[in-house]
Amino acid sequence: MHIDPLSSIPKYKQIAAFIQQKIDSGDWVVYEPIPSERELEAKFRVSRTTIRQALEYVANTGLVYREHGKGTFVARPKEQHSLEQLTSFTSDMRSRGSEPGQKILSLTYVEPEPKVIQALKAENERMEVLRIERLRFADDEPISIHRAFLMFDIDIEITASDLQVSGSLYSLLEREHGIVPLEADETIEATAANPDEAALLNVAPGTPLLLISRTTYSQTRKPFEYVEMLYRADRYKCFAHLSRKERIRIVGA
Amino acid sequence: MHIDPLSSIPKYKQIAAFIQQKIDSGDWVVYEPIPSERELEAKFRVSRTTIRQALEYVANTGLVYREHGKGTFVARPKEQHSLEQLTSFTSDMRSRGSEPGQKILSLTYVEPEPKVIQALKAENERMEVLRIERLRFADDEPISIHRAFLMFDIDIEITASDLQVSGSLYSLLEREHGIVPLEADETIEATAANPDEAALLNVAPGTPLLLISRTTYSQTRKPFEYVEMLYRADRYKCFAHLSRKERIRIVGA
DNA sequence: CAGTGGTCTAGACCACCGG
DNA sequence: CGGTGGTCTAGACCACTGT
Repeated sequence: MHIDPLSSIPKYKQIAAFIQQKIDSGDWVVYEPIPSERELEAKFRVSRTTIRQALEYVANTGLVYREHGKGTFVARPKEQHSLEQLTSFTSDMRSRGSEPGQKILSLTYVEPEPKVIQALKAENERMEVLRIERLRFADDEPISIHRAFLMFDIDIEITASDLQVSGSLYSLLEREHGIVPLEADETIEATAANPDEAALLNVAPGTPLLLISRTTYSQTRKPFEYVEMLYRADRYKCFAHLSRKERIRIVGA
Repeated sequence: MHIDPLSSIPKYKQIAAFIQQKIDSGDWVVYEPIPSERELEAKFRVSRTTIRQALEYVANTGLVYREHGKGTFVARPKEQHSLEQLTSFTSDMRSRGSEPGQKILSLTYVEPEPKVIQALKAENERMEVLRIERLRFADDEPISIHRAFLMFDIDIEITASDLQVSGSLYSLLEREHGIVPLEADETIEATAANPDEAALLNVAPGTPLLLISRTTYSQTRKPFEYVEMLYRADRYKCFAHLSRKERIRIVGA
């Protein structure tokens, strides 16, 4: 197993991929040390800096952890984490093993409510935003209602048929208009289904729902979407991985 | 502004702290570039590697972002993120601006249910775990019910009065027994209050609640706690920050 | 083109851990 | 003590961005 020094992929990424593959395949087992930095340095014939860069990369994904003076160890396998990772409904459902579907309930231009203006940090007040309401399915069962408000710097036409064909709004935006959802802030809360929502989701009114409100940022770091997603609590939950983080403070002066 | 080369704090952390302070104080403003790597190199009289280490450190906290060929920029201020950051109820409430309180409902040793055994990855079947049930308050209003199951390799005595005095279970474990909660996995879902829970939380039965189930890992990477936390939905929500992450794949062979 | 961040080298010394 | 990861240097060349 060697790396290709002529590849356009940097060496540290090739080495990181090698390490990931060793762990995924089970060659290197959980809680056991992987080869030391000096061993990997010799194996791949690169400098130790490059090895450390690769190890840091893999450690950031949580696949390995490092202990000073002891070694680098394979971490326990992670739960799939839908939180932290920004994805579309479509790929979220696929990764959960369900087939996504949708029914577009409405697609109109509206004057935004204050809540939406605030989330999108919209400056111009007399601006119209695109409002898309969709019922979403997992394996042909209704699972969620999405109410999205979209605002773009440039003029963008999105029609119901475009969206129906594409399936995923994020794919459509990226492929056709070069808008890449890069980051998002979410709040997660519990709420009760009102009669309209209950009818759409095929549950009794008052049933608990998971309400996820997301503000999405593109590669220009500007918010372009505010969306409220109402999920049936019996069919959807979120996963998160938490860790302690230090924050550096300046001591004296 | 200089750094102390003799300090036990590494240079890159001192430089990272300097950068954070510049941003916190508003000297460097959002979306504007900060000094380039070469400028910082000259300013602090360190190698570029050290500067890059500091910048990477700050970038990982999300305070700045980097754009190839353009520069390093101050990111928009982040929402406080209670998710990702593992904290105790006590410090979580304080960071939300409320005064935490608790009432210990029960503290007993029990034989764990299968769900708990699985979460704690308990090997020995005839093991007893410590079960602590608490009602938790924010500003003297009930906000949450915590049902925790604790299992330790070593023998640990925890009494109700210890816990009552300390306030925070995590502080008690860390200070008295050297057990540091380092990481955790959580699932977040919505549920309805049953009559008992409703009475404790002072809401109507059937009211939506946020159910957070956490498995907590100590510094030995072994799970030591499984806890279910039921929050009043009208007084508590979670925050999360999502971003796209690439996962390296090995191409051919 | 000049300036930015991205990758990489071949060393060095230190701090920590275990036997 | 030898082996581990942690910090640091003083360079080099490349890839990307703007003018």
